[in-house]
Amino acid sequence: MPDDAIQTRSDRRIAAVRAFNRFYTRRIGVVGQAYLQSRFSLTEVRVLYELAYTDDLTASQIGAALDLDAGYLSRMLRRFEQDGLLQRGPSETDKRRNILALTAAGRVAFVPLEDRSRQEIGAMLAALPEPAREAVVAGMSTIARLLSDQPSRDWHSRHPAPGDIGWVIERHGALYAEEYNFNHKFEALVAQVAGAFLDAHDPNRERGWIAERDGVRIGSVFLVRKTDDLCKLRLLLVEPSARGLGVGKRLVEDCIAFAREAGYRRMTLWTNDILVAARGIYRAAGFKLVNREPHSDFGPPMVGEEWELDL
Amino acid sequence: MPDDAIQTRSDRRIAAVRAFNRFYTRRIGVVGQAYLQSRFSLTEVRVLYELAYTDDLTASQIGAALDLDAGYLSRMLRRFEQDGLLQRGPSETDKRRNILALTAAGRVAFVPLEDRSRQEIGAMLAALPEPAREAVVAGMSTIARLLSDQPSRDWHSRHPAPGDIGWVIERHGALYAEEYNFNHKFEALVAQVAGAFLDAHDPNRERGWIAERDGVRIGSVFLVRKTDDLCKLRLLLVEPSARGLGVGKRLVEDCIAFAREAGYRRMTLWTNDILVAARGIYRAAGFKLVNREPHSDFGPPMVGEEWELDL
DNA sequence: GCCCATTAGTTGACTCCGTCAACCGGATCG
DNA sequence: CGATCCGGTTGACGGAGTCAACTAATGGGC
Repeated sequence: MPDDAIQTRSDRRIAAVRAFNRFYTRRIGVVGQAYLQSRFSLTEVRVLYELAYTDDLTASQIGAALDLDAGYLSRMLRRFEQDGLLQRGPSETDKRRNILALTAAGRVAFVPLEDRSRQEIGAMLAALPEPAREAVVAGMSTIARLLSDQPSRDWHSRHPAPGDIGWVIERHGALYAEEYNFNHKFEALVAQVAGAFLDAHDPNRERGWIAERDGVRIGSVFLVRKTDDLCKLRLLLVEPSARGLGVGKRLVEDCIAFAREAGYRRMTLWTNDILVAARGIYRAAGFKLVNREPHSDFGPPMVGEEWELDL
Repeated sequence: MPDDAIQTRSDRRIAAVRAFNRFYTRRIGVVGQAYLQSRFSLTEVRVLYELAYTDDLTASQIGAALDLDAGYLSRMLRRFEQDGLLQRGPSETDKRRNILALTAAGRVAFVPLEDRSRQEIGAMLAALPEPAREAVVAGMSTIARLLSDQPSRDWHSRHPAPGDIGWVIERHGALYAEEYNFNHKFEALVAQVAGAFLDAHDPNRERGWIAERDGVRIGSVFLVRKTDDLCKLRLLLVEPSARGLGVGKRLVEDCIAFAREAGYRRMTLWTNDILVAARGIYRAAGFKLVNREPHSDFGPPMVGEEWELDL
């Protein structure tokens, strides 16, 4: 892909996000004003929300979570206390801190706010046709999950589901083009390999793994049969964003374990000298380099390598 | 579905939207503060944005669009004028109104704000893995489109880039599995067809199109050669979220136009009776059904159909 | 053509949200 | 045990945003 094409796609995406920000600040302005009919300001409502849904809070925790000025917050909390909405108890471990908790009256005062907010959003959703309703909610969940600051380091692998093989092809094509300037021949080769696997494979002797985190695919590996004794590891991929979690290592290990169980005696694989990270994984797993052959099948010149492992 | 189940599903959705609102107000608090390094307040920036992107604005239009107090806005605009950022000209049709326009200096002052905002969002997106990036943008576009009063209908088509062929395979596999319960054989067939196109095609007589909206892929179609006179339309796909925009119709039209230009005499295609929307598009484009044959190649029984068009 | 309600915009007065800086006492660390 | 940091409080202040009263122009109804 030419550089300017990549650039304009990125630009279009940035523009779409900015448009969304403008749209949503406006939309929230119109919709999210349940608090207006109450005696609380927007910030007060946010603080009440924190108080209502978190136990053993301290003032500084709220301040950090909502990015509020300590002085402003201090006065607000005192007002809440004077109004009988809030109890402050001393912390046992630190006499500077106060443990904050809503009183029964505080919870009662918060209920209508919640109700109104729920009603407003319910009305907004109800105005949409059903598929749009689902799409909006799904989109919001996706965005919140993907943009949240600490995406979990938890991941797992599973067998390919519909669409996964296409994803493997797509990511091989896009990633190797971007990082190593591979041409379309590479994506075509991957399509042929992955398509053949999908078309027919013996589930007892051949298998694919898709690594997933937070419902987002982050890697793949496949094991295919060459002869009764010899199998081949193919299509190892780890998304750049997921590197460093040991995903590649674990995928290869799973692959080897399955190959042993399936009764193979040797495993082979083909890679290229420029794929440094992958080579490291193979070497660590015990593979030995058995053959090297320069080629330019994918555009830039490189050295194809055959590695083998006795199982 | 029992009533209480509907209720709880609706409740879960409302909860998800509220969670998103909280998340996003926080996130905007962290991210969207490009204006902090400037001499403008958030509201001033929003007004500047309106001024920069809309011609022949009046104060009351801005007030209505951004829900601002007229007095507040009046003072803000006078300040802009005093600072040389804004010109107010009398309206020809209504002597009460002023036509507002940024001066050259106003545009210059607005540029760094835009740049900073774009940079911030670019950095936010860059921190994500590529598929997540697309998913976030897709989600935002979906939400903005579905919740806005007049959905954005802008899209364009382009030639396939690295990864696109894989995407075509993935979406065929996932979508047809979900909507029609097709099995893996279908994705395998698509992989074979698309992979063959990618591996070798004459760019003068064969071509693929990817439809994109806001940097998110929403559809595809391919034209491949059968004989010198006969070509075949393949892999027509439109994402559910983009249906109703005429994407499929336009893709097929583009495809036919290219086929005529390339000198073909006839176009054929193969589809199935259950793909009602696609059949409608083909019929509207002038294709005639020439052959029907029941099969169960993809799991559920269906009737394969051959359509033809004289070019 | 005239009256009257409406609209575009201005101005004064005010509220109160949120910030900044100084400060205090308790906790922590070398 | 002193220096430093941290949680929280207080005073002072700016300015974002609101409310109401007002002018001037418009337009619809009769």
